Amino acid sequence: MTEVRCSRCPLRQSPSFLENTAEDIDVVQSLKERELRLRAGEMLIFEGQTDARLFTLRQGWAFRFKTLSDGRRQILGFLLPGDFIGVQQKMADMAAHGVATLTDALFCVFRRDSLWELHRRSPRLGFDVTWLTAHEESMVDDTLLSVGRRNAEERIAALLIVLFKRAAALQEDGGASGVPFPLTQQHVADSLGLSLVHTNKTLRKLELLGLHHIDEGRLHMHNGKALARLADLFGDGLPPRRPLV
Amino acid sequence: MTEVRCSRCPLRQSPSFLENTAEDIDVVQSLKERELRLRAGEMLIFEGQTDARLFTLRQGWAFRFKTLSDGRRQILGFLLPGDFIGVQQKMADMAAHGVATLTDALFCVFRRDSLWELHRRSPRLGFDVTWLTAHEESMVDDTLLSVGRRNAEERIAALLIVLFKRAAALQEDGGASGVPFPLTQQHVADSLGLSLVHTNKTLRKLELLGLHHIDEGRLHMHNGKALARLADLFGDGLPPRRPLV
DNA sequence: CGACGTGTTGATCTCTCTCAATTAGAGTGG
DNA sequence: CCACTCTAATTGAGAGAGATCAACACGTCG
Repeated sequence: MTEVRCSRCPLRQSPSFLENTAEDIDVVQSLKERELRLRAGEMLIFEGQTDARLFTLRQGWAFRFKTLSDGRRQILGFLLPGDFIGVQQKMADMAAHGVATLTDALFCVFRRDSLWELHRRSPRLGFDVTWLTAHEESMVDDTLLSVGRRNAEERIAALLIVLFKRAAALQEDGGASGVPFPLTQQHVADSLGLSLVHTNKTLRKLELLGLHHIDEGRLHMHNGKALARLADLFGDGLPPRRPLV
Repeated sequence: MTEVRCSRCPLRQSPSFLENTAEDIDVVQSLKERELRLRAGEMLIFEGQTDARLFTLRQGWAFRFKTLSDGRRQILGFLLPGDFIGVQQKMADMAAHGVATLTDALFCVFRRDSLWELHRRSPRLGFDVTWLTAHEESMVDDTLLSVGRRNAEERIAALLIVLFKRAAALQEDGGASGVPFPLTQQHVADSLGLSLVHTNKTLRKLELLGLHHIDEGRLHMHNGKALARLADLFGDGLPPRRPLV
């Protein structure tokens, strides 16, 4: 299984990614150490780990999480192809949160000093990293709004819509055929601060209302409008992203 | 009221800030547009505002928030002197969240293109901005863990400790005389996803247990250890963690 | 075939919310 | 100096959304 050169990165062909210059791509290529494949349910970064590096998720889904010492888990966010992983960890020397896969996944692994090198060698890429980090934060902000101030139905509606849009942006048909949905109900519960049982009942309720449908690991939107109204979400459009790859 | 040159910035004298080179300080100085003073309870950035710029909080406290259309408010985080404001907004053109003051406050206002200029003219400063942004995100992550998985007592304990430490780091005596605490109970409630009434009762309970004391806008720690234990927070560093089951 | 993971559903239980009312400043105006 | 108004803190009581407990169904897998 030979590795892909950054200049041929399949991600770049996706319409939701912006162009990079050839020089920038060379910079990234030179910082890339190797590729890494994990199976579904494996850990990429352990909480508290001290030697984590930087990654880019090329294929598959993953999630970031934190746990309390008695085992309660909070999922901080989901990672989809093109997402950057590990900026937070590189700042302190200990990983503030764990990262695990939801599906089989492929990562690009970058040198430990790449964050600085990136800034030093390409202000443009450095700027992009700041952008990606800020964007990541704003996604956490959105989740915090949900968990802090929305009830169970609203939280689930908001999550379904956001994940649907992110996933749909990565496929040709824009979600017409549904999108992959590799989360178990436990993941949904842990990302929304709900119990597994209540998550199940609420998910069921929305499905019975005909708003969506989850089957065989795929999410189908039946009434996005209604879900958006329920969640008090408006506007579409995820901002166009620049890949770090 | 004459403005302060960045090279004389009082903030830099605080022990919790790192040194910058003279050149870097010049870069920052050249991007600074002016200073801005607001009274307590005023709005710095409105949600959805399209022309917000970048700020640095020089004096006073502020907070970031989002609201649902029916008025429910979630405070995303608190801003203390030295904090950077507006990286998220600069990325989209619309402010994803509002910013308001808790006390009278003084801001440095930067040019709208400063984020890019900063990266372009000083990779070192660009790197710092990335760091700041990542750090900000990790604070939101912490809040999300609280709101999603901690009960009321634990959330309040966690908030008190974190705010105490941040504020204490800014003063000479390290908090021995207590630290400023300009939040009303409504702010505490809105930042933790609790109701005002329950916040009051819980705060009262912890105070009666002798863990802390809030009086005349100041927070005094009486038993930080116990609070930290309650919140499942550890020491100063990052928590020693067991890997996911 | 039994063990396990995931989804489902019913029956309680409880933590937190909502409603209501009171107290204590701080500020305002007559 | 005293009513009047506002904001913030406080406390009690009842209500409810969501948690916890318990079973069961179904598919996969060693």
